[in-house]
Amino acid sequence: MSDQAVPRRRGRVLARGFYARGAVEVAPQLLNKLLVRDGRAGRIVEVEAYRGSDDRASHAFSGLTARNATMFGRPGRLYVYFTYGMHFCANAVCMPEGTAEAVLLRALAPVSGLDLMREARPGIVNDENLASGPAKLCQAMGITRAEDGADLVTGSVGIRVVDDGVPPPTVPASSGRVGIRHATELPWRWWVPGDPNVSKSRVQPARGRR
DNA sequence: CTTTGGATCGTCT
DNA sequence: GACGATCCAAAGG
Repeated sequence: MSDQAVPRRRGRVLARGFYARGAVEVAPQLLNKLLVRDGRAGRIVEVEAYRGSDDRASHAFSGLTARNATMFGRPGRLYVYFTYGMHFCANAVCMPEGTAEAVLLRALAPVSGLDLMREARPGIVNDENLASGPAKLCQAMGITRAEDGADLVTGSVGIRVVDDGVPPPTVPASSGRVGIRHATELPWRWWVPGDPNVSKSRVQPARGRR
């Protein structure tokens, strides 16, 4: 058996340094990377960047609290928050420790472990609806507040982000961020043009495509 | 196909 | 005490 085929197929885990930059820079580069957990894997097809004290829409805008503490910690960890009384959303933490920025993971194209994802999202018949939204993504991957702080680099909780060789789109589509009240003009949402797993927002302020 | 409203609770004011 | 970085079912065209 050749061992060369294995790492090539599984890809390389993204290093800490990848995340230790501004979220606006990191976000579009996360497109087409794989979010992996045990038997499941999904390709990241939609993201949003959130900054800190200068971004009115960010959870970190008003400084450190118990909820957003992970955002201020090491880069490359998962910041998970609870919202609307029933949903979880997951972010990849950016910038060196002490500075709060993060990339919201908004949608995945399911790649493997589809059976597990379907189990985690009972009643979903169309696979394009398994992870086509930030809370759906968390459901499909079994991410809750228990996974807050999970290290995506070391895989402390078994969750990793992997580069399997598929590059980000040369020209990603972009628009304003979804579901926020402030700073809606900033074009900090990016997605893979044409991908059917991108979330369908009520408004379509799309710039770039689709 | 599109639009609307209900669900539901942790967090910060 | 108000309000979400949302989702889904149901109703309407």
